[in-house]
Amino acid sequence: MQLTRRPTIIDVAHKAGVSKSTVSLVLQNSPAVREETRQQVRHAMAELGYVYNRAAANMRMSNAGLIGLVINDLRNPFFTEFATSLQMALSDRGYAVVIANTDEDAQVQAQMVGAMVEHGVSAFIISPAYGDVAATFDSILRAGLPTMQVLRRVDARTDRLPFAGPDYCDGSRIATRHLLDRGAKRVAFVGGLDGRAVTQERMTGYLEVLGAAGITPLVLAGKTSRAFGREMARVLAKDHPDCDAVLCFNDLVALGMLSGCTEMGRQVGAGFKVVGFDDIEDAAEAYPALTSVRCDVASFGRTIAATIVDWLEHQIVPPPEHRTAVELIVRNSS
Amino acid sequence: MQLTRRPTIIDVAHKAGVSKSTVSLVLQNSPAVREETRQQVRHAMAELGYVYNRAAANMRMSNAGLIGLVINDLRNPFFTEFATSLQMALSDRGYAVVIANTDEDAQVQAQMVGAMVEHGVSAFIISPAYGDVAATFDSILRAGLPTMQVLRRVDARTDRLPFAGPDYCDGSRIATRHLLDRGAKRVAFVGGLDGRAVTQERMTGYLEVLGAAGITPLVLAGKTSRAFGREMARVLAKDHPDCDAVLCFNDLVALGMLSGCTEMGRQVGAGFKVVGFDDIEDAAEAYPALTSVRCDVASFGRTIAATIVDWLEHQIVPPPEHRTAVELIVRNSS
DNA sequence: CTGAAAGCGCTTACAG
DNA sequence: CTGAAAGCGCTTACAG
Repeated sequence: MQLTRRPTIIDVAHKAGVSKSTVSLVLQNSPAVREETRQQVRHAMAELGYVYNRAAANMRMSNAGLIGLVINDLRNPFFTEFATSLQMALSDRGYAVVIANTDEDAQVQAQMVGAMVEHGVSAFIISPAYGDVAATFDSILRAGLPTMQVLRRVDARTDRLPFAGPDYCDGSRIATRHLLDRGAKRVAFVGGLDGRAVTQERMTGYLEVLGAAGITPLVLAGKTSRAFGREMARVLAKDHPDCDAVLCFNDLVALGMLSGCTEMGRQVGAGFKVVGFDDIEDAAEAYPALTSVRCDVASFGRTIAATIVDWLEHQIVPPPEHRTAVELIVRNSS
Repeated sequence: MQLTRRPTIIDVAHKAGVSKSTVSLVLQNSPAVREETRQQVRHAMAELGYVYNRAAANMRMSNAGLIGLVINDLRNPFFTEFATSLQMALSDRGYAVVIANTDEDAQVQAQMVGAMVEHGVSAFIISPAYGDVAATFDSILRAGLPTMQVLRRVDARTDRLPFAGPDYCDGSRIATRHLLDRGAKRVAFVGGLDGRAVTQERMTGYLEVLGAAGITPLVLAGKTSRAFGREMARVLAKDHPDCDAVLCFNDLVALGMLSGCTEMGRQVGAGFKVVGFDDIEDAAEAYPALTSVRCDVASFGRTIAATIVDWLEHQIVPPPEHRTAVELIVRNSS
């Protein structure tokens, strides 16, 4: 298929009748090259079908233009939306993204990060798996690679592994207040792995607002899936008939609960209110349309792209912790 | 952060008291190195925190261990499930995946593929955007990189750009037959961009079975989103009251239609039947649970991983076209 | 404005 | 079994 080896700058130099240094300068758009020469070189490159070899260039320079993206659960739309937004924003800035899904497995994560380091990524964006992440981050720190924890703060060393994420705590505060404002008397919190950082944060605002209102909280922690939400719809109806509103850990749980309610013939909206978290794209399409805390993960992705590129190219180290604003999108489910 | 430059095989060689060739041989697990020497070298590597530099190695060898994955719509769970499955399978075989979402834009696709070639990917897996893909595939063919079209056959040169995908045509055949078997009298086909390859295939089996049964088809082509499905639920009820069953282009359309029906108070199941396509994870969680054509894209991802690695490592070129079996998963929506 | 030369970190014959 | 040397395709001072 490939009849001849790929042309190099030497081939281009020959064809254009210049030295290879000159070709290299053209490649870098150096102003030190006469316009006419530049034309000749570009022309020769086109004729030969020359393609730049970044790996070779990278051996002399530093920045390979490759960024490692490590995600705990790529099947969850929340993370997918983030990943695609980040990838596209980085591509605009000339970076390619090496991706890995760790499926919430810290071991897999350590292995994939190791492979990426060998592949010469220049920086990492990680939404870490819960669990023992020491191996993962130790090897990154040893390699001295700019790295951000996003969406979840799992490693405490945020001075060297800065964290950025939506203000989950505020989100649950707004959402809970909204439910009370709409007349809810007994609000449950459903879903989220018990004890995990994000669960804590998404529960804090809820507990805070209920506390202030003198209402006893009702927490049904568990998984973060549609199936769990569906199951809890039954449990709530059966074991907690007085509960008239639910703040779900995320939209998947909330959408599952919507399904469960439809299935049981329980009306959602005025009587029984459901609020989700994340505002993934499906939320607006559900019936009833789901009220949700918008984390705007697409714009978050663009922000992170800018942040990591600034770190890489201008040594601007991000603050240890950065929270982005969230807002409540009110729809028919509440 | 990085106090000293990364150690190289020379540093390791010094520390272990051998030549750098020996270190290189250890790295490749060559049997030509005495066990004792190997131990010393490994020990030195551990002490220095040596990490292998693939980019450097790749300059002498060929296979960089990087594979480019280009996807037309990563926000669609069908493609996400494929991408994650492929990534994880390739990682098991020692390959890293560079990913790009093209958002159905052929220009973006050409640009991202160009960037990946520069980054030295050794092969491509592409679910191509519809449109003018000549630029994309020409540059790949020029570079002589093993490349498969998956899920969609957009470029006709399948001898050099082999295609693999589920047997969509058979899927729609089975699904349509199922609807007729269940007593449907008037079956509509809803969704899918008119004229696109996958839409054609998913319609062929439908048209074929209806033709054989002497039933007039009813095709409402359009988008591939939940929103479109929801809208069509209304249109069907209003303009085609005799229509008692729908085969949807994909699960997103079908789930949208389920939402739309719930919204209008139209019962789905015995009376009005809905079947989706792809069997994404959400299908089973919907209410009513959605009958769908399972493409088993997760196992498809593993198959493709094996195929491309065989091509890369053993020059086993895949057949121009390969179709994987599909099956109908019957649930309550029909 | 352009050339000759060294070097990035590896692998690979080739001697020994 | 191990060393010395050349080379992968680039960039970068340094001369001219």
